[in-house]
This record gives sequence, C-alpha cells and structure tokens, in this order.
Amino acid sequence: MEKANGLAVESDLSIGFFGIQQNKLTANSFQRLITRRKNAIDSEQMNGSYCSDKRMFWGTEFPANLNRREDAAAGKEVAAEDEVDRVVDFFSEHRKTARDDRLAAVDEDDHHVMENSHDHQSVPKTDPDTGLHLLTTNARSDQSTVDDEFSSDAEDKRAKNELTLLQTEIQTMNAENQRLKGMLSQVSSSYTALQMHLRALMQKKQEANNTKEHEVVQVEAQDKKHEQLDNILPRQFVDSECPNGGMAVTQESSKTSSNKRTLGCLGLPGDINETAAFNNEKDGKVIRIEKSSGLENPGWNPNKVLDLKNPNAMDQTTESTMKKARVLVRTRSESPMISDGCHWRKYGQKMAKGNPCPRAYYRCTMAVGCPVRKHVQRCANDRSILMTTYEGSHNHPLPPAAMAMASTTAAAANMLLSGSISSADGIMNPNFLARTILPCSSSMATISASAPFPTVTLDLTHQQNVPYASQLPYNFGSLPHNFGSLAHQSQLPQILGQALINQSTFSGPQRSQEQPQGPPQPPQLHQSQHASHADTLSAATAAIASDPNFTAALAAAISSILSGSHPNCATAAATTTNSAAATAIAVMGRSAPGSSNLAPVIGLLVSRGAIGEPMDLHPTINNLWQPETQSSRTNRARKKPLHVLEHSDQYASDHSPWAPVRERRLSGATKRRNEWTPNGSAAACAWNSLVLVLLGAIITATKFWNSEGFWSSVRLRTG
DNA sequence: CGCTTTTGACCTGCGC
DNA sequence: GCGCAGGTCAAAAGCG
Repeated sequence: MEKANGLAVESDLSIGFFGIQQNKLTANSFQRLITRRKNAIDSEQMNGSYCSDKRMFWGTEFPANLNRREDAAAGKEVAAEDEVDRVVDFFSEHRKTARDDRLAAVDEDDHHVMENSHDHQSVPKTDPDTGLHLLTTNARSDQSTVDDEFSSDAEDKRAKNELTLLQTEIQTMNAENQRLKGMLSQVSSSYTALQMHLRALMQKKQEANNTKEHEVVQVEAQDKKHEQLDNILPRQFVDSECPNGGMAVTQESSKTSSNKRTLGCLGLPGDINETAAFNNEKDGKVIRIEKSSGLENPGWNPNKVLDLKNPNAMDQTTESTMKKARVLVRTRSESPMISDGCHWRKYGQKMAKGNPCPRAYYRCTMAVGCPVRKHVQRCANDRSILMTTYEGSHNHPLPPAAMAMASTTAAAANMLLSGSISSADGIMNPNFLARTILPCSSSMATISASAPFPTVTLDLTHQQNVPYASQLPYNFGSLPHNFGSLAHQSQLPQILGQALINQSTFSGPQRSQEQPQGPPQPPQLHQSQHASHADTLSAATAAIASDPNFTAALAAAISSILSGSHPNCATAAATTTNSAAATAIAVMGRSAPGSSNLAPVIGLLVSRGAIGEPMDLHPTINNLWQPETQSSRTNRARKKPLHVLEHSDQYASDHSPWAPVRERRLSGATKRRNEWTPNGSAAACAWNSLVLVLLGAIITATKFWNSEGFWSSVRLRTG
C-alpha cells in the first residue's frame, strides 16, 4: 500500500482505475513493478476483496460526506445510505471489471514482458455504461507525459462530474424524503383526529340504537361464530389491547397457551369473524390471525397492516416506534401522583435500579383497551420532584380536564418521533433538541431526548416560585405575577406569535392592528398580519393576566360554542366581549390543529373551578368518565360466561364496544381515594395545566416552525 | 362484601 | 445461554 497526496491508495492499481498513467519505466523497474503488482493481487485474492476497506477507496475521490461508516455513526438517513450503497455498488462493479482486466494483463506480461516491454501500449478500456476510462496495462505505457496528464485531467473531470451528479441526486432524494415524511406526519395527524371524531359519532349512534334486545342478538350471533371458529382452532385469542377494527394477531407459544403476545391489529374491514393460523417454523410458534367484526372495534387502526409473509415487520416497527416514544413530566409535588385529568389503575410497583423510591405503574382506565400507560417515580436526588412518564396515545375521547396534559404530551411525542425518524439511530442530540424546540424555556420547561427510549422531558420543576394552594388564588386576576414569570421571557411572545403565524387554518375576524399602549388588547387574529403577532401575543399575555373577568368571559364563550351558537373558536373569539378571553380562545384554538381545539381551554377552566366537570358540558365525554379498576375488570370477567370472555374481555361489561366502562356506585371513602387532585395542591395543578397548555401550543407551533429549517439542517449536517 | 392495593411470579429484551 | 432490569399479571391481602 502506498500513500499518495496524503490519501491512502492501494498501490498503483487504484491509480490505474482513475486513469492516472505512470511514466515510462525501464525494463528492470517494470519487472519489479509487475512482481509487486502480482503480489498485491495475490494478497487481494486471499483477502477476498480488492480493497477491503471502502474508506481507502472512497477516500481518494469521495470525501467524508459519502463515507458510509462515518455517516452511520453520525446518524445518517437510511435513504441516503441506500443511495450511497448504490453508488458504492456501482463503482465496486467497475472496479471488479478493471481488476479482472488487470489480472489478465499481468498474466500476459509474464510471458512477454521481457521481449515486448518497450512495445507495449496501454489499452484503455471504456466502460460502456459510464464512459469511464479503465486502463489495464498503464504501467507499460510509453505515451508521453503530456498525453498522460491530459488523459488524467479528462478522467478526473469526468469522475467529478459523475460525483456531482450523484450528490445532486442524493440531495434531491433527501428533499423528497423529507417531503414524504411531512406528508406522512400530516396524514397521521388527520387520521388521529378523524378517528376520534368517528368514535364520538359511533358512540352517539350506539347510544341511540343500542337496546338490550339488540345486544342479546348480537351476543348470540357472536357465539355462533365462535363455535364455528372453535371447530377450526382449539382456542383463539382476542387481544384486549386490540379493541379496534379488524384483526387481532396474537402469537401463541406452542408450549403454553397462556404465553401469547399481540403482534398487531389488522385494519381490515368486514363484519364476519375469521380466523387463520399459520406456523412460524422458525420459532415453533403459532401465528393466529383473528378477524372480528369491524363494528366491534372502535379503535380500528389502519396504520397497522399485516404483511402475511412477514407478519412482524410493519406492525412491530410501527408499534415499537410508537411505544418507545415517551414523555416525561417532571413536577414538584408532594402528592403521589399529579392531576392530569385521566383515570388510572395501578397495576404494578417495582424498585428501579439507581433509585430508592419505588416506581408505580399505571394504566389508563378511561376506556377499555386504552394503551396509554404511565409510571410515576420520585427523583432520587430530589424527593420533592415527581417524575411521571407517559407512553402511548389515548384511543378514546378525553375529558377536557385531561386534554391539557394529553395534547401536550402527544405534541411532544410527535415532535420527537417526527424528528427521530430522520436520524439513523433515532436519538437526537438532547441539548440541540432542547434549544431548538424551546429556546425560551430554560426556566419554564426543558425538552430532551435520551436513550434508550426517545423521551421528551417537560421539566416543570423550575417553577419553584409558583405558589401552591395556600398562596395561589383561584382567580385569574392574580395571574400577572405568575404569568409574568413566563411573559418576562422575552422570546415567549415570539414563540407564541410564531405559533399563530405557522398555523394557517385560523380565519378569525380582523381587528384593529393598532396596539394601544394602555389597556391590553386582543391579538391580531388574521394570519396575514404576521408582523404584529409577536407584539399582540405579548399584549395578550398581559391581557390574560390582568383581566379579572377572564374566566367568566371565557366560560361564556365556550358555552356559546358548545351550545352551537358558534361553530369554532374563531367566531367565538370574535363575539367575546372580553378581550383576554378572545385572545385565549384564539390561541388555544390554534394550539391543537386537528383535535378538539377547545379542550385545553375547557380543561383549564375546569381545573380553575370556573366551570363544572366535563359531564356538564359534553355528553359523550360524560359517558367515559367513570374509571375502570382492576378488580372491576377482574370481577366482571369472572362473572361473565366463558364464551364471551374468549371473544373479548372488553365485551363482557357491555355488548357494545362503544359503551363506556360500567359505572359503579362508589362509597364515600372510595370516592375520596379516587380524587386525583390531592388536597391542597389543586391550584398548583391548575397552574401546571396552564403551563402545559402553553407548552402544547409552543411545541405544536415549533413543530411546524422547524419542520423545514431545523430538520433539514440536521440532515444537511449529517448528509 | 365489594373494591383497591400489594407483591411475588412471570415475561421480555438486552448485554455479555 | 445466562443474568439482569424493566415491565406486567393476577392472586391474595387490606380496607371501609
């Protein structure tokens, strides 16, 4: 091996490949060269490759930006790597051809080198595909140096042109890849919103039509179907975590029937139960595909499509990706659990390594089969900090009180997921991510991504000055002090303003663009008035903080929306006399595109005690309000006939999958136990809700804000 | 008695 | 293959 211009090259063979011919050689030196070349080729054959380390080869012509190994280490995109692979294969093929030619030429040299050495001419071979000049016996060339240099320059230029074209193509494909990712993200968001809407509608319909007689008929029909299926299979499994439409795919160990696991849920429509089974010969397990009534599956998930040839592939990819995204909320709380508006059932507790405090595991019980889980643990270093980690997305309508946390965590998780997809290892630089997403949030919240699970951390522990119940009045009029801690962050208004700028769906009424210095005014709500948004947001912040009638006005506006007087936040904001309320509606209404825009505001109001519990506002949510507990689930299962249980646990409580979990009469003590908001910290929870709402807006906004600039910069840097 | 919480066993993935 | 750690299940204990 030799060094040339500081780059590692493999003797003169590589040089020959690039058309760099050598000078005239004497007979002796040529003989030595041939001997050396043959040794090199023999060595190459023993190693099984001409140039075992691609970096040596690429190092001469392809600088670091096409270095595969370094790209992988830097988190290069898969698509880009594929492209590089293609390039590598492309040139490897040509190198192989050139090598064969050279081997043949060297053999020939052995016979004729002595007598014909002076007469030999290099025989350039032109690749039919690329036009690259592949010289086979350049060492014997007696062409002039001038000709050599001319040929070398031409080949260099040609190779560089090829490289430029390839690099351009890679960049084009990267750009297209990002566009597709963006489209996928949008489709996913739209699907989620549509799914929620569909569930609400179906539930409404089910409530109207679901009579007892109908249920009995339905169960009998299901029994018949199951009897038929039981003839085919000794036992079937219906995964409770797949209450959605289509198929539930479970994997059953051949040794024990209790050892099953869900492979995924197939989004296949149809109303006839079907079951198929096939053996996975590799691990001796039986794969069962169960197709149940589409009407019985509220959470039908078209994202999950099973490839029968590779049943694990897509489902596991999607599922693992979604499951791995976590949102960690750090709060200061003395209560065992923060109030997030959802109902949870504790299903386990475990000592985690490195922390003397146990970790409690909870499962969302607001709907049967909801995949959302969380675990709660106190910080080892600071016991006053409660760390709540959320995982998964709710598959049911949420009460307004739960929307603040849910929308925030969902937005944060989506942000992380959409970003991590573009990196090879799925992990972003924590500091970079935090700085990019929340540049203003150093004292409010921080976001970080960490291994092994991509985790977004919403750190609310810096609000140490936020008074708890005893100090924080239930009046927004007291908010200036607290809100000011946010508002004094000079960048916050800009961020929120950017949120308005980047969310173009809002079409609120135009108002005066002039912002008087005196009493704060509502923000400019039209998207064309981008320039003033930062200022108007700043004014809005002050308006919310200073207006004592904010809550009442906001509640009135929301009531008008719910009663149908106003179809959306925009019109409600336009008609609300209270400027701060109009601002809040406008901001919140745009904070969660595609979802229930009012929900965060309602949740905020509920938590503030301004309006009643959500059942007073929304009949659909009311039906899902009662939590399920483990024992109720267990007992419900015990009391139901076996055939019902075998079909699905979820149907045991009610023959309709849309029906809520059976309500229970709770004793006073139980009710007290079920009070999620701990005594004395309700106001703190309300404050957290407010922060979470703002965080949701910020995260959602910056997701769009940075969708091009941020992620493309990451790609460019690694690409 | 009905319900919740506890807790040991079990499962699964990962690193060595 | 083994051990470890995180996560889950479900029987049993505890509570009102």
